[in-house]
Amino acid sequence: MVVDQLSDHEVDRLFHALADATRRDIVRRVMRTESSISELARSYPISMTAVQKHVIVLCEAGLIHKFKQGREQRVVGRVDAVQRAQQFLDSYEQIWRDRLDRMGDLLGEPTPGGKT
Amino acid sequence: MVVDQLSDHEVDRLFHALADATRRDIVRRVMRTESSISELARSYPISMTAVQKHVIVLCEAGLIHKFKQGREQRVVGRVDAVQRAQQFLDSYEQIWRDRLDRMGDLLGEPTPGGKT
DNA sequence: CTGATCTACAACCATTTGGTTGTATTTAAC
DNA sequence: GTTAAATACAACCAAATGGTTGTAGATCAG
Repeated sequence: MVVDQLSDHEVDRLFHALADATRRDIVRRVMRTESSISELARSYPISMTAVQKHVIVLCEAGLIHKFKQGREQRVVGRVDAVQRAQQFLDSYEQIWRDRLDRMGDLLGEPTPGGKT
Repeated sequence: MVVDQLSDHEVDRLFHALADATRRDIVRRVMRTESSISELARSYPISMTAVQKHVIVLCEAGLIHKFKQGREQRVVGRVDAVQRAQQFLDSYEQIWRDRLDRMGDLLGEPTPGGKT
């Protein structure tokens, strides 16, 4: 199920990009509807430069894709980055489940939900 | 499926806590095995104070639970915070799927995987 | 061509972050 | 009762973050 392994630094950037409400809102918006930077900027009480910087952070994290169209910079969401983050969190859940299994083993129980 | 709604600030803290490799490693470790702060500190090339601060950040994000045991501060992972993060990312994936559905509608296709 | 719009980028600033060292407190061990 | 260990916490520091303003370059409309 693991499609791709991310480096520590890539995971840093991914979660850091998600750790800001404005950036999360931008991701939600462009996941729904492709948009330009100035269109985005009109929605937030901050300067266009600030929005631009958020877009750069999101782009470096792989959460969005930018492409030039005339004088506009179009921005669109990338669901694959979200899925990579999910896979990453899945591995944490798995560690937890493994721990429960080991605790079950210690009690001599026949691991209820275990595969095998 | 949504168990709990998190405030912007809570989501900020959750993802910010995950945006650091040392903190992620601590979460992985205590998800596997409960541990004390000084035990953790021995694993990293940073001071115990630095580890303590990471533990505080993780605790405020809900990713770990601390409790005193004698002179030790025991730390254990909390899988429910990971699951809340997953639910959050699920909603992003859903937005993407809704977009695909809408694009399908525009083409007059009978939404292949759509429920109904 | 001119003007308006969209973007890019440099420079600056306050705050937060991730680290340090040093000191004090609690608790276990002898 | 000392001593050693584990933690707590204050004070400090450099770098990163999230914002600003100002200036300059493309590009579209009339």
